[in-house]
Amino acid sequence: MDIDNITTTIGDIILKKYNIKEKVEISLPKDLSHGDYSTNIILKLYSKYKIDREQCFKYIQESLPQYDLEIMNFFINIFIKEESYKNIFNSKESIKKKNEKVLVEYSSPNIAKPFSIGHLTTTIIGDSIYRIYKYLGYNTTNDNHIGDWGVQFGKLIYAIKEWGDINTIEKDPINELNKLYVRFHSEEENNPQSLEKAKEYSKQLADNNKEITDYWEKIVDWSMSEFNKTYSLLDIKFENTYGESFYYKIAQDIINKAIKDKIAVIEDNAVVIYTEKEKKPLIIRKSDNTTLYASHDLATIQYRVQDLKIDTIIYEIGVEQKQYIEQMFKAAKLLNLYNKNTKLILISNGFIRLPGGEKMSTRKGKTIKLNTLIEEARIKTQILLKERNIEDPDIIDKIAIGAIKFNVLKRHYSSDIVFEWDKVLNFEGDTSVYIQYTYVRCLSLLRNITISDSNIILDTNEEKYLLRNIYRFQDYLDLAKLSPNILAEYLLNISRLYNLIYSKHNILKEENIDIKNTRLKITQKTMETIKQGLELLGINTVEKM
RNA sequence: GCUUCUGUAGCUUAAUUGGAUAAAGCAUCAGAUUGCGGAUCUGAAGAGUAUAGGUUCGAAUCCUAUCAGAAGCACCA
Repeated sequence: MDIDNITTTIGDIILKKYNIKEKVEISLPKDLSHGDYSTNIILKLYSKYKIDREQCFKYIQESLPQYDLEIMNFFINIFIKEESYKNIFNSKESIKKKNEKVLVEYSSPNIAKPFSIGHLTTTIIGDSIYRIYKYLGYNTTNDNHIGDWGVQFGKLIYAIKEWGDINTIEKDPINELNKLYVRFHSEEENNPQSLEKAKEYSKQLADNNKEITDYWEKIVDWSMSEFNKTYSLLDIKFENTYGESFYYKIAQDIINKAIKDKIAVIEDNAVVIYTEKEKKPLIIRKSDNTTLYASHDLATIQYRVQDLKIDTIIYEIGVEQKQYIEQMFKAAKLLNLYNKNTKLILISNGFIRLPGGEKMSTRKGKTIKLNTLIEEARIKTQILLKERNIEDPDIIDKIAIGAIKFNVLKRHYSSDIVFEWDKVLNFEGDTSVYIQYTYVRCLSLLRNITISDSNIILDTNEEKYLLRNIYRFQDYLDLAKLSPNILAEYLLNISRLYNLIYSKHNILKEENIDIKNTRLKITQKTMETIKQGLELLGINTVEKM
């Protein structure tokens, strides 16, 4: 990773020559005629301190002899020397281990609700963020903060007792539980006492009532075993699955301390924290003395910071919770639950809407289940592969699930997605299939070939562009660690460049042995980069398609 | 009503967080093929970023107003 070196070198020389501490920002131009790296530091220094721009450029140039520098419109364009990027064939870049401990919270489904396409964004983007951080050497872990506590269990237990049949439920747990949940909400309108009863059950759950706790355990087990099937299909593994139930006791301690320290006050029998003037306070204990999501989330911060010693917590969560989470962060600060070195990062992703822009709703039963989507994708993939005489179910899965994931990952996390079948299952253009296809092309070219040692000759610009992009892989990852769409775009770009080279030059028929071998090595390097990059998006490569 | 977010080619999205000529894919039109895998490649056409002001050497990005859409608004998560 060159950016770190360039940043500190320039920062140092400015401090030394001008006694100015200025943040140096290095960007990765996509247009390589602006260099492999570029910075506007001279413009910044000039507008603030009126330094001599030519002189400043000279200082910087002298401090970075391993690059070719030019100054244009007072941007400094930094070019990697050809001998440097030629070198990537020989050296394997090592990644420095970092002390920073990072936790990514994502997916976080509610127990007893079907895993719908609405969970796709947080699950897939969160997982990619986790993978990238880990790859970059951060001490990284992940946590599926499942919703396994609260009034919804009272409702479910009420519904099971009234209308449920254990045998029927066990055959198809989530669907049956969801039916019961939907029924509860439609009956609740006619029978207001049902909600009172449900709340009583959830209070009994917090009080460890044996019968109620047994129901709760069953419901959680049924759901988790179904969720785990989905996760294994999506190739997602969680190191931690604490869930809200883990935190309700810690939450009580936090609430008591908050009252004692006069940070929280009691209003209408509930315990609340005022985070800002003129804004509604955050409720951390309900008037029936039970805890709720806000108190669990506060307890979660405390546990992660104090017990797990996490430095950076990344929340991958839907926008509908954004304002609440920000308020909860403020309350956590008032309560001193984290210290100055802790970073709380909120990644709030957009909605997935049904065709026509309608919002999904579990209560009304208006959802598209993830399993349905995966099934459709498989069928489409199967048909296309059959034309090529491939029937391997493993290949079908890797392509189908890759396409589903990529469709989410190629967008910025905050953008809303209107779900349309033909767009999600489109296999042409900006898709994972295009990248996987490029990989297969490379693989197929190198099949039965051994690359002999020879000189590296980069004959054309497109080859240089491709190599220079591959050289910057880690720099791009650093940029992409909170926005995997940057990595997705990067991989598309690498693939486009390779396909251009492939179509322009017949590599195997090339007579100049050095040029031929260089192209084979480029092919090899492209393959490695694509495989690694896709892996960080949670997408697999295939050997044929 | 208050708070927050969004508005970029016909459509779906990018734009390294205030930088260089706003970048791709789909769709449209015109081309490449007995080829190392055409799920490919080349080219054309297509927006000056909802609107009107402002700040700045520089604005899709910041500020103000207006229009349109979405989300959140105390005991659900």
